[in-house]
Amino acid sequence: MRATLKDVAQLAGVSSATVSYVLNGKRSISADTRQRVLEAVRQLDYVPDLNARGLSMRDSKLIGVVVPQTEPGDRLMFQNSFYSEVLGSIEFCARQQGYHILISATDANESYLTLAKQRNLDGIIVIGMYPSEFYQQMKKSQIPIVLIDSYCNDYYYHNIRIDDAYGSYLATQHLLQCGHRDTAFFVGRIQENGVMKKRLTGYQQALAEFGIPYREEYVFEGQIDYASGVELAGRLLASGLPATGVVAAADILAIGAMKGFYEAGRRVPDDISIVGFDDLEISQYLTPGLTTVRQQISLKGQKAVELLLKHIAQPDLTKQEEILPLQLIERGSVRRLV
Amino acid sequence: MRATLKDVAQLAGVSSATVSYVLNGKRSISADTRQRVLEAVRQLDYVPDLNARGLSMRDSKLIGVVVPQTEPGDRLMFQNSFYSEVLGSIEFCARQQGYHILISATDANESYLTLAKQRNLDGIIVIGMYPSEFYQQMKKSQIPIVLIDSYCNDYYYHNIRIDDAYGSYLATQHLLQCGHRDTAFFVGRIQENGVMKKRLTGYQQALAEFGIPYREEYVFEGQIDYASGVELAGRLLASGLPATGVVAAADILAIGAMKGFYEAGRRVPDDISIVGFDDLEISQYLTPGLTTVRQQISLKGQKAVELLLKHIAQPDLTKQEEILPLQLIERGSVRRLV
DNA sequence: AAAGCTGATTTAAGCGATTAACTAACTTTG
DNA sequence: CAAAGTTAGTTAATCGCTTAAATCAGCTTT
Repeated sequence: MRATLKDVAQLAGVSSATVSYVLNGKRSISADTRQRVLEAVRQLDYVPDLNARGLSMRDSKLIGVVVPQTEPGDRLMFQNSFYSEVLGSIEFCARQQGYHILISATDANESYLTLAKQRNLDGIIVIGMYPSEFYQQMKKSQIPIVLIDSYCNDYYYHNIRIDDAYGSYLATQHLLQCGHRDTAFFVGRIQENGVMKKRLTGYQQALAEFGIPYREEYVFEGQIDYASGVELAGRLLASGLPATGVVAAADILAIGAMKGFYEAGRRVPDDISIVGFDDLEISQYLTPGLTTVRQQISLKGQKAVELLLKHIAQPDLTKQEEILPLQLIERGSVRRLV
Repeated sequence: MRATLKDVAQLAGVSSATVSYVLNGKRSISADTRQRVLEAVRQLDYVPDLNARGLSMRDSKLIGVVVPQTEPGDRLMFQNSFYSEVLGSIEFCARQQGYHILISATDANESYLTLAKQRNLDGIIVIGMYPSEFYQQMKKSQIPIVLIDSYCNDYYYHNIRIDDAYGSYLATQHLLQCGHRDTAFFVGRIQENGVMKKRLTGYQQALAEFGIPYREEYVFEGQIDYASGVELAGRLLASGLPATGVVAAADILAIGAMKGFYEAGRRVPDDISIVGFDDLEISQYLTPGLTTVRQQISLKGQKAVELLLKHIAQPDLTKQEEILPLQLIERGSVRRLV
């Protein structure tokens, strides 16, 4: 059926070791033999079996990408275009280097390790999860791991992230500079040491800097999806709080919120201003365009792959942390009051 | 380092065959031995190596998902949330059945085959590509393949799709029923036997049914991305054609077009009506909500996985084609003229 | 002319699993 | 009670590849 090394060897009239040497060039081979082998490879359409190779080489040229699955059965992470953009760039960069990616959504922490063992993964990229006690096991396993968007103090894990606090500081600052004083904060589930928590602190810092007291009732916590954005907008309006501006901790929330406000008869930015966070591709195509804090999403994926491959090539690499730049993008969702 | 079958066997004081039998239950094993083996597995945190297993079982529990890469270096397919939604449901369903998915964007047709051989894939799902001459090679390789959104007459390939022509027929019909007579059609690159071509014919059919002559200058061809939608809106306006409605062959195009119209000072739906196609998650959160033809995107992924696994289990399965339902979803982007 | 090099190729072991075939100790059963 | 069947376990081959070590022919050397 499928041609194997042995088939090629037979056709070329050499041993299979010779074929292997021709293919990976680790021995000198006479021009004549090389010719015959390559011709046989061509004739049989031979492609090496990477799993078999991996078995003897003890690698797999496979990197695992783990994305969070908040609840069992939950597929949202793929629908959040933030993830798909990161995934896209990871796939692209990995493929350039001869790696394939194996994507798995998962909740139980331990299953990363299981996956890694099952598939002999050369490395793992974990997107947006917080290291828990189970991570200890991963350390034992020695497998290179790069975290994206995780705040992890552990010296073992590499980290590619942005300065989340600074990002929402920028967003909030912008709103304040435009003259807004009553600003609400829409945020996903706040977890200790999580991205959302950091973004909240950035909001608080900006308020403090402008001498505005932080009031907890202006913080609306939901999930990172459109529906939650709509709902938070409703809750803000229902609260009767006199907010003129909203800082959303994610574009997805901001977009949902815009919809929520419109449905309640409020105009953006006329009645209420919104600043997002992420700069998803869609954000510039909304009406009004969403003013937001841009992070270079696909750069995140690229850097993660680079770092992971570097660690794979150099197993004693110590923890690296890279913090990517942010930038406020002004579009039409904020009204200047001054 | 990693525990292997042999390690477990040693610790349990049995042969490795016994461990294997305990683990996959293909032989009767005494309660006592089973106990000892399981305990050893637990102690060593043993997880079987699926690649090694695959080598002897001649399978891999891996299914490949191939998405189109229009141009080299192009990562758009991941940013198109249609793809990510399909991917998400494929991943989910596959994982339920103990399969992992290997995602690869690729242009060269032949490389699917290479991928399949390299990784010993148990099957392949191909999203949105047209079978070309290279597909002949795939047939020879005997690997189960399910196409999503492909019009392929070849009796070999399974197919999960929608009735694209009927979908845009629905969209157009709706516009016409609302009293629009001059309607433009925004479409991605039209290829013979491709999805976009079919959607065009649906548009034509609806016109014909309403006795409206089809005029080619009302068809605007671009690519499937937001920017292209914006551009097509611009081209329509520049053309001076008196269109009051637009049928977009994809929500992405419709969304871009809405933005384009707004920027040119036209209101949707007041000045111009738009109907989309796909019903992406974002579409309901726009303002106005996008009237569109809904296809059950994640059902597509699910059906594809089911069919693929069925074929894997039953290699002589003959070609199956499944056509999923469509439904017009009315929201706010169409104005009733009558 | 025997010994020593070289360079090209082969042999064979090993990677981590599965499994057909074999063995040994117990049960059946006619 | 001997022949046949069960049961529980082991041995060893195999999957497709890599690679250390062995082989071997052809060439210097001295």
